[in-house]
Amino acid sequence: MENKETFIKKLRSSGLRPTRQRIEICRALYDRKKTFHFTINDLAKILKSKSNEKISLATIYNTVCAFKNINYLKEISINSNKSYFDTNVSNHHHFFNESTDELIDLKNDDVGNIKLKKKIPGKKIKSVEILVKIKDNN
Amino acid sequence: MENKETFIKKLRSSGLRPTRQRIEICRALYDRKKTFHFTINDLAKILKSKSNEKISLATIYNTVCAFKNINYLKEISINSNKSYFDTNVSNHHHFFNESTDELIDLKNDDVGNIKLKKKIPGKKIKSVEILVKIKDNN
DNA sequence: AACCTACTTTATAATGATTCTAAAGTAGTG
DNA sequence: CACTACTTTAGAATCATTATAAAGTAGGTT
Repeated sequence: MENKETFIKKLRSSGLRPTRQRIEICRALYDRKKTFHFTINDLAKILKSKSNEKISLATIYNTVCAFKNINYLKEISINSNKSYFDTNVSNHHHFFNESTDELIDLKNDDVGNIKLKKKIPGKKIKSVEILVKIKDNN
Repeated sequence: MENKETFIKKLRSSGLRPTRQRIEICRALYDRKKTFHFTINDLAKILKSKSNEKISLATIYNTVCAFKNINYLKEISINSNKSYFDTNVSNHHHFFNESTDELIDLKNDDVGNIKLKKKIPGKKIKSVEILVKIKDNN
């Protein structure tokens, strides 16, 4: 359980002013025990119900994008019309449950070492991510 | 180089009527030597320039979606605002060049065996895909 | 060859996520 | 307290995609 001061320091150290809105968003994202997977819409709903402030959609977009840029959030690759984000910014992978549109973390250690035998000259690798799509058994 | 009759047979055998538009789209997609990665917009441009028919955007969307459903096309997971498709429908993986938004195939054999040590009870695995994001060296 | 019917195509409108705008508000510094 | 740059905001704009409903067509039937 992190507190307000921690969030303020984190924001400052990343060059973001600790505004009321950003602190509320930090609370919604990081004041929880498990890592959190969400869409902008999910986050907006949570903020509306749990917070007294009303935070505009534009601010939520701006803040999530800013958090992504300073590596507070990770964007996850799924072919969906919406963007998914993850509070777990470490290298790891995901299950995506197509029946419920939910994401589940798959730790690096839960996957054997990935050997890439092909290289692309003149390019550097930014990330290697596995997406395992799953569905309910019928 | 596949010809019109081949496309007509393929379409019929999948329960799709071989219309002028669908045959033109087949040509654009499959009458080429390498596998083809594209967005709807890419395909629309190609059809506009290479084909005499004018094919409406709605038809392109419908057809690409139909082709995906009958496994003529594969949709690829990238966090992009657009959907990417691949004429290579076999199990394989991708590089995504963030500098140019281009996809490059990564054959199954180019990746060591992927061992998933975590399982999700009550779910079956539909696909396991790796996305390697790359960037130009500075 | 005219006819029927279900499947297709099409232009256009509608939707939904995301981004832009420009005006009002606020944090941090002096 | 004043100033300035950074933020927030409501609402408009944009872009990909999907829905609508009217006109067109394939393929079988007489």
